[in-house]
Amino acid sequence: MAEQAEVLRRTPLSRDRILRAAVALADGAGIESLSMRNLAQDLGVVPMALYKHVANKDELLDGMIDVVVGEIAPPEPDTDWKPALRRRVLAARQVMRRHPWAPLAIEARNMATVAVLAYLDSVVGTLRAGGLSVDLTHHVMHAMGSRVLGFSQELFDDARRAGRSGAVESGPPAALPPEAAARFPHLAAVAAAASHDDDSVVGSGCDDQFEFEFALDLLLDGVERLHRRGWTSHGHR
Amino acid sequence: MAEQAEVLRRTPLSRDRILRAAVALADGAGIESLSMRNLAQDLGVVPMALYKHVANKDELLDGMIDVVVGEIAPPEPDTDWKPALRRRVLAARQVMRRHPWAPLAIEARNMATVAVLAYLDSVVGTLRAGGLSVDLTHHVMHAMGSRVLGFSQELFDDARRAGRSGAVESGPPAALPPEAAARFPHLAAVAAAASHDDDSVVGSGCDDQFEFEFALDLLLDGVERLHRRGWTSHGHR
DNA sequence: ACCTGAACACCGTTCAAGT
DNA sequence: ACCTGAACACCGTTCAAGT
Repeated sequence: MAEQAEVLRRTPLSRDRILRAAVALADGAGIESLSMRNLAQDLGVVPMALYKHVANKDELLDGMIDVVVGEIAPPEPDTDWKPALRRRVLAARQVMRRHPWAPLAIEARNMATVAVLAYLDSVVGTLRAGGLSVDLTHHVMHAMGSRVLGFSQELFDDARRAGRSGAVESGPPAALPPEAAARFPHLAAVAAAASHDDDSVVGSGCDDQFEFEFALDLLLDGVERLHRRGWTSHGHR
Repeated sequence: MAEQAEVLRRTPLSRDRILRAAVALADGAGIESLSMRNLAQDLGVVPMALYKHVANKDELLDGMIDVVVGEIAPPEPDTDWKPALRRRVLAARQVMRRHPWAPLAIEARNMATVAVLAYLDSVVGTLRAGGLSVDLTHHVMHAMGSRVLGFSQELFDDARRAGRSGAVESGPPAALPPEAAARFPHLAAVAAAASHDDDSVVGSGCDDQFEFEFALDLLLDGVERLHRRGWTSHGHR
């Protein structure tokens, strides 16, 4: 009876269930709360039990990264590489916003996981199908860097902020604190302009989405121009 | 006598000495070896003694970041903003190559330290002096992102690899392992092209410096074009 | 054969007891 | 008044002892 309840309570505990629980824990409580012990407790299991399904914590993180990257929507068949890539990167960005811990985790793990490779392969496929040379494609992938995965990698990224839960804890300062403003006048002027720049979003600092697309389009436009000119690296170095 | 030797052995232990020792430890043994306990041992001191000079480990990391960012050479007076910024970013990159742990540490700490603010302020100053509007300058800073600090943020960054000591431990694979090559044909083709692309550096994968400058110039050229056209964000959104 | 409690070797940090 | 050893509350992971 008590034994039967026990059996029911603990569902088989597959690797998949562990990974989903780990992602949920990191999403909800922050990546710094993700320990083998906490995760085991969330699953109603002794910590040691996890090691039957993941070799160690690093492999757990790799698995979590695969789960997240796997959420990025597949590319829609599109004739034009530029809007296709643009859409894909913005889709990746939406996924990363749902899992604010993911960018740093991916960078820290150096992203050699299977899901990441599959994603990158598909992006390369889009560029090649669009007529870009292998050479140019290679440089473009480097130029995009982690931006291709939707990272904003901005200087003051509130989303990435050691974030407890998904909630925005405190409004970004928008303008620098007065003490800092005096020491760094140029920075203060730019920050101040940003905060009352757009009338749409009041006092929210600045429009992250706009900034992301600004940078993305700057890169994509540059690539398109090089492509139209038949750019080759051999001619340059 | 023994007491006198003791006194001589342990130099006063200032905050500055702690920070320099911490940077040296991270450079030499990798950031994962940086613990309060290891650092104290390197300084011939009990761990608790460190807390007299730094409040906690996070403040220690902030101090280390300030040391590293402080190493970036000040801007040479230059009439033209574009080559000035280009040189500065490449100088920052050299510094980051000396301290491979720094980019990830800066991203993890969200870079609100004094030295980082001072650096950014100076970069903004360069752009403003070059005639860029506050508006455009703001967007440019976002578009550059952490690249302005010399981060390569590349997809497979060997330098950032959890690096034990400064030495290159194993040559990068350049081409993907055969198993992966079969699964990810597009990626494999690009990787293969990269490895025998340049004749200068044999088998070293690809030229990181070239890729960095490629991306940097793509951004700078785009910015210059916008600036010449008198670009304003109000006209676009 | 399988599972797991206790243990090991670490952390960052506190605090009261020593000088 | 100052310094610091022992201790606290954690880690990831091992391993032998239990079923």
